[in-house]
Amino acid sequence: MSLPESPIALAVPPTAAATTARPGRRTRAEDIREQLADEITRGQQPPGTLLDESALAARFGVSRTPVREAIRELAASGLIDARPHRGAIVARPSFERLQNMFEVMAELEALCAGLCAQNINPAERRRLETLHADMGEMMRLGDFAAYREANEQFHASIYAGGHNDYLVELTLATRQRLSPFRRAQFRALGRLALSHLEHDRVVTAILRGDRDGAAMAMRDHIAIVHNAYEKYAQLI
Amino acid sequence: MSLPESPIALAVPPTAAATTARPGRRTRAEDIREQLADEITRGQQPPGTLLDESALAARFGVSRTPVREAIRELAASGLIDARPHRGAIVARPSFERLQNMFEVMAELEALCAGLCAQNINPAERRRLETLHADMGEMMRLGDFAAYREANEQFHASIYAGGHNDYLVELTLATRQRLSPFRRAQFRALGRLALSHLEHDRVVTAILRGDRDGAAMAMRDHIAIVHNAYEKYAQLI
DNA sequence: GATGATTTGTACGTATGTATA
DNA sequence: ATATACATACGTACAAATCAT
Repeated sequence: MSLPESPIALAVPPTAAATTARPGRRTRAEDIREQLADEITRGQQPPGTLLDESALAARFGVSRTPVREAIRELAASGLIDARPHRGAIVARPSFERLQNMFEVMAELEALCAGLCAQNINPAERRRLETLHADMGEMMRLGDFAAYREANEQFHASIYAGGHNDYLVELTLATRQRLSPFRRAQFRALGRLALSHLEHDRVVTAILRGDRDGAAMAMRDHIAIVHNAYEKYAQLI
Repeated sequence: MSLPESPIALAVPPTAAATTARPGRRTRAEDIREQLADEITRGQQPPGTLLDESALAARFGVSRTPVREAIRELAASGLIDARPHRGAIVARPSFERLQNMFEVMAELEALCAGLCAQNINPAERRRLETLHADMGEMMRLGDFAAYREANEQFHASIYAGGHNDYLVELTLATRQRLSPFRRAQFRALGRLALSHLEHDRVVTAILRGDRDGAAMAMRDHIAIVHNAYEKYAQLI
């Protein structure tokens, strides 16, 4: 129940971002890719939607060339499915595949948490503690919006604490691919309280330096199957 | 010490391959991407090599357009680093990043093995047993080439036994990105014997249905740090 | 630092393959 | 089943940015 539905925007493909800091001029294809990725992850372009090159070119006020390049990159990242001569559609994984992706997501998050327990430094530790305490207050106040926002930072802090950028990229990429199939999870107060309780188990294990415990607590927190079922409905 | 240096050729980006079976006509960009990926993973285009669009276009007898599309996809998959207005080079991860990638690789393989222990079916089980036994014979005969070949199938069998295609794709993608930084590992007979012994621990755990044991055995088998060091030398 | 050469980014036109009548 | 319409794949030309001098 943790993965927030507003995805962390990946301005640049994870890969490239980490390989080199990218100072250079922004290209149109980049902007278009970023914009399309954002719309897909937000659910504005639901799975199965056909991405028409000419229509997109007209919409963005460019020729088809940069649109095509954006589509190629999104296809390689798995967010869309580009079929030769038949156009590209927003990816629509099978139910079984979604289950697989959720399972992997849980394991990646668990690995992040485990590495965090092992590698977190004092500054990161303080930040995680503070953040978690603040979220406790948000929960007590019933401030859903703030909690959701903070939840992003919470998970991001755990990613960072693992000190493995490649793992972070894989995790974010998987999260991005799953985001069209998730929606708000913090509607009820009970959910929010449960989430915070699960977070507490994760944080405690991390601060204790308990790698296995942190991984287990995070794995449970992600609650794979639940997510998978809940989201699949919206596909049909 | 297991990852074999001749990578499993990824004809199609893992992503697309699993989303849809691709019956359609092959496109030039696809062929070029496949060819370039192959050359990079084989080490024919070492890290840092500049991929000149015009030169590649001339070489493949096409215009720059399909070459550019191939480059975009390879960049998104992380095999190359495309810098706006500055050309694309074969990815050259930092030493720290390589370590991160090897660590993740070990964890992904471990996860595959763990899932395999949990989900393998009788037919797959028989195949794994047979394959492992055959590799024992190859080891005793000192047949390096055959062993290396079979090693590919061995790992692929374990991937398959996990019944999680998404995980398989992540694992193969990571393996592909690491392949330029690996080289032959089976030179010495002792290495071959040790590999087989480690395989034996993995297989035993899998056949016993011992998820954690299989994961641990596989994690050990991958021997992250060793690989990372050994391969980094070739970068400089 | 300015200028020319070179390479990449974008626009546009044509060919080819797919889908529908 | 054939033909027609349409979208995509590719080629070519130009614009813009980078780099070499």
